[in-house]
Amino acid sequence: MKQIRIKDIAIKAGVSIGTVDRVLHNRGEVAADTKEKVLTIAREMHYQPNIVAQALTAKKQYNLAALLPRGGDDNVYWMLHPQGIELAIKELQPFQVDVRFFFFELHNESDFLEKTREIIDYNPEGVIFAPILKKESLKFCSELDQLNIPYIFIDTNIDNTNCLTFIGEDAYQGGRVAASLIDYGLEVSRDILIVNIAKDLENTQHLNARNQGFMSFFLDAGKNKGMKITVEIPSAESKDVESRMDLILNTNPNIGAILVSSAKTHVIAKYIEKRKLKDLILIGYEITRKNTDYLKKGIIHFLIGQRPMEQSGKAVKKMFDFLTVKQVPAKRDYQPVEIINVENVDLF
Amino acid sequence: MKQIRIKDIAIKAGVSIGTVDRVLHNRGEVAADTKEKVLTIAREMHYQPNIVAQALTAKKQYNLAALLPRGGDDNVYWMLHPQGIELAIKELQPFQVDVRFFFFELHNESDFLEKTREIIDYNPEGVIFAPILKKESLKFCSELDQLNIPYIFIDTNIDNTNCLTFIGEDAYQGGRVAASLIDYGLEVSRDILIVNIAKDLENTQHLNARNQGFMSFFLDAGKNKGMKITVEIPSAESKDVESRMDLILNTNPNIGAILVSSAKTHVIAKYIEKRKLKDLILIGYEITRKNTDYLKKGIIHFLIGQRPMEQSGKAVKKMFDFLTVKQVPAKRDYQPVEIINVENVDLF
DNA sequence: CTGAAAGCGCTTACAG
DNA sequence: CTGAAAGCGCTTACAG
Repeated sequence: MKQIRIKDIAIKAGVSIGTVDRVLHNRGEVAADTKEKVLTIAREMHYQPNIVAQALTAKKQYNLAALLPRGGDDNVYWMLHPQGIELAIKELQPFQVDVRFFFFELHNESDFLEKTREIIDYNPEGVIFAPILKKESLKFCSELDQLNIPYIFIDTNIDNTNCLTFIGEDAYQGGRVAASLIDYGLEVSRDILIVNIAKDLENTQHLNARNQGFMSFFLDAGKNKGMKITVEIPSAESKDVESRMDLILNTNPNIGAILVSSAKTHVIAKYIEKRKLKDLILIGYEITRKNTDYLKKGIIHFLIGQRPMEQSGKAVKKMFDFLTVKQVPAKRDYQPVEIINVENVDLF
Repeated sequence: MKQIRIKDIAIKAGVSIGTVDRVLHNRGEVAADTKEKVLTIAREMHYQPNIVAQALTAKKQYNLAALLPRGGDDNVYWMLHPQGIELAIKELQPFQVDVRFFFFELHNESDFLEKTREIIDYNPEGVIFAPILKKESLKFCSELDQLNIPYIFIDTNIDNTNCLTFIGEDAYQGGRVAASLIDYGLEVSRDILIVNIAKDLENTQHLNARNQGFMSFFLDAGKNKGMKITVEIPSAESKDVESRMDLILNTNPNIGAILVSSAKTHVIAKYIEKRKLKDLILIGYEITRKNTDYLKKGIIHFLIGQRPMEQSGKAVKKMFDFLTVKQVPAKRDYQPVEIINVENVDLF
């Protein structure tokens, strides 16, 4: 099937291409019945604008906004998202797509709200954001809905919103993957410790889902028969970690494997290194520098990771496809759960 | 920096844009000194054609050829490559890129040669191919070199050719990954069996590299102290497999893990299922349907895989970038080695 | 409210 | 050997 041009519509409707364009872009100044006729014909002919021609006229700039937690050396995961976005923009090169980043401090609600206000002021054609703070995010969603600005969730999902799509991990399944790796490597009778670090607890949704997935594996598939002990460590500070871990491990000498439910795995790795503990399997999440360092030292055995750059890159492309040709993506797009150990980490 | 147009070059050179275009595309009919001048200026100004405008004129079709082994139900890996290529083409949508596929029967040299001849006749602007048959591939390379047709290797690499780039797995590292997974899950004293299935031996390069990587892991990192027994099974036929495996396992009752160095892992899985063998770790390569079926049955523990669709997609994009803006890619592009088990397989 | 024209950067005949 | 013009499909003023 050949490309339908606005000219084709114009001919069929008996109007000029200028009029068709005005209708298609809702630029007003068109008689109601003309508009009607043009729209009908456009639909009938399945008109799709030629984005190359659009790009060439080049006046059309797509301004996107990205609202993400501020990354940093201690938070590489959120550093990678902007990079993925930039890369995707670059690949969309000839099309004038621009992203303005709005970074908020994690767990700072008022900062988050302020940034949402800035975004509303900026009035982008689309928003990509991580709805980590649920209540505030819902408010933002309804504001965007009102303004008819489409938005895509990355990293975290909130159900029952009008988000275009969610792109991120299946945390429950991520928990199961961790469980399967421990189950495979650990003696059947040894106990397993699950560590939730409180500093990550804002991340509640993910951590809960991972914990649940982890447990579910042993209920329906695991061969390990040992105890599953769950603890929460109040902070990632060395002394807190050490005192708490010392107590737990002394009380439970049969522990053979530790799962850390978050990216703070390196904190426990550091503890294990300091105490010179041997024969302890350690598994955690996210391929960050601090974690991979311990992976290479042999203290962390597996990391379960995402590809944040790919995720946010996908978000950009899906937003672009939606804005240009109204392509509506699937409501959820779970990303592969990557199993990383010392032998394949460098290929990522 | 603003985009440089042929018009800018034309003005600076004191010629018309038509002449600039003729020079840039080597369409002849230009005085030697004019040509010289234009080229110099183009270089000085770092001229890059606007591919959107190029695409809009649309007359320029890029015809690529892909020379791959014929895929099939029993060879899903090679089914996925064409799909990845098609997908990439689709993403390049508005640019007129077309691929003609030429499939050859694996290990059929004369068929391969015939297909290379067909490609030469077709005279594409670029070729993507899997140089599995070394001698014949080298011949093809030199023919392409002569015709100045760029080519990209996928899956298999041959050193010292003028290929634009190689995209594929690091088979050596893939061997190490397999080793690390066995080492992690197997008791220190148990023996390990490495099975090379002869039917895959055309694939010699990969299998060798995997075997070497596998062994190297135990030399410098593994804790397993058991024997490493390597065998070659002459065919993938059930009776050959069974007689050979029966003999080996009876003679070596201490074997606790089996690595199959190729995608034929399911053949050994089938054997294990039939003999109802328990507590045997089985690891192999490639995420094919037959393999994942046994993964889900719990008989295969891990599969080490690539993402063939991504690989060949990359090949298309790199070829396109080279053809359009002369972007020369890195000489090798190793793809991530994926670790797959029953818990993350469905997310791929 | 509507149409005709110019232009985005490049390519392709065509005229000289 | 070289230039001027038309056209790709769309958008943006401008004229009516």
